[in-house]
Amino acid sequence: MGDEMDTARGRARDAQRRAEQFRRVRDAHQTEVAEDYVELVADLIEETGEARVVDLSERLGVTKATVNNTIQRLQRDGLVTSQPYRSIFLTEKGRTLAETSRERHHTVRDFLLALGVDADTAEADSEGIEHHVSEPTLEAFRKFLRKSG
Amino acid sequence: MGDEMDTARGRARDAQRRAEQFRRVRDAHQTEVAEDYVELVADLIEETGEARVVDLSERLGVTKATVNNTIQRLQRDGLVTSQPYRSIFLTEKGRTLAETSRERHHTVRDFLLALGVDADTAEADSEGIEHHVSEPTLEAFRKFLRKSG
DNA sequence: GTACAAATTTAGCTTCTACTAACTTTTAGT
DNA sequence: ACTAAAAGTTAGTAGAAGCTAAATTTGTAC
Ligand SMILES: [Mn+2]
Ligand SMILES: [Mn+2]
Ligand SMILES: [Mn+2]
Ligand SMILES: [Mn+2]
Repeated sequence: MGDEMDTARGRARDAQRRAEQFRRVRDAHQTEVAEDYVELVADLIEETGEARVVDLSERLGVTKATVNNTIQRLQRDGLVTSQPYRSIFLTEKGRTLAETSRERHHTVRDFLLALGVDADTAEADSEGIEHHVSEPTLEAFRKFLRKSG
Repeated sequence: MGDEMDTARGRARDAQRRAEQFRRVRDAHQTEVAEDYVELVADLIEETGEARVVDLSERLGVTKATVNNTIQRLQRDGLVTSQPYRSIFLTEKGRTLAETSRERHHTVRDFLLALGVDADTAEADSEGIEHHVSEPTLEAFRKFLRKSG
C-alpha cells in the first residue's frame, strides 16, 4: 500500500507548501497600499515641503475621498499623523517603512533597467513587482547590478 | 513667469504618469485571483483528473466557502463551469487565460532560478511577481534565459 | 473683510475577498 | 441499504478599497 500512501502524503505536503506561498502573496497585498502611500508622502514632503490629500489623490489616480479614508486607516495603524484639514506627516514607524520601501523599489527599477528594459516599462512594472520581492531575490538583483554596473 | 509655470506643468504631467502606473497595478490585482484559480484548476485536472473545491481550498490556503464564492464569480465571468456538487471545468476562455498565465508564471520562476535565486524563493516570489510583469519585461527575462541557458 | 475657489471631510454605497457556523448532498465502508 | 464521513453550499459578517454627492473648512483675490 506504501505507494498510494506516499504519493498522497506527498501531494498533501505540496498543497501546504503552495498554500503558504499564496498566503504570503495575500499578506503582501495587505501592506502594499500602506507602502505606496508612505513612500509617496515622503517623496512629496521632500519635493514640495508638504503632503496634501489632493497631491496624493492626483498621483495615485484615486479620489480625494478615497485618500482621506486610507489616511485615516494609516493613522490608526500608526504610520502617519495629521490634524483635520491639515497636511500629512510620517511617524517614525512611517518613515522607516517609507525608507525600506523606497530602497527596495529603486533596486527593482534599477535592476530592470540594467536588464535592458526601457525606462517607462521599468518604472511601471517596478511599481507592482516591488511588493513581491523577498530579501534573497533582492540580493540577487543587487548582485546583478554590481556585476553589470 | 515661465519658470514656475513650467515646473507646475511638469509636476502635473508627472503626477498623471504615476497615476497611470498605479492604475495598472490595481487592474492587475483585479485579474490576479482569476489567474491563480484557472491556473490551479488546469494543474489539478492534468495531475489528478479533476478540480474539486476541497483541492483548491487546500492549495490556496482559504476555506471551502471562499473557494465556492470565488468559483461562482469566475462562472459569472465565463472562465469556469460547474454543476452544483460537481467538480470544476474550464471554459475555452478559462483555458486560454490558464495557458497564458502558466507560461508567464514559468518564465518568471525560471528567470529567478537562472539569476541564482534558490528554488523555494523562486517558487514563492514568482507567485506574486507574475501578475505585474508586462510583455517587454517578460521578453527581457526570456532573452536572459536564452543567454544563460 | 467678504466672497469665491480650493481643499478636506463625511455619509452612503459597491465589490471583492476573506471568515465561521449551519445545512445539504454525495461518497464510501460495512 | 444504512450510516458516517467528506465534500459542497448557504447565510451572515467583516474589512479593504474604491466611488459619488453633499457638507464643511481653509485659503485667496479683490
Ligand atoms: Mn514604491
Ligand atoms: Mn508600488
Ligand atoms: Mn500563477
Ligand atoms: Mn500568482
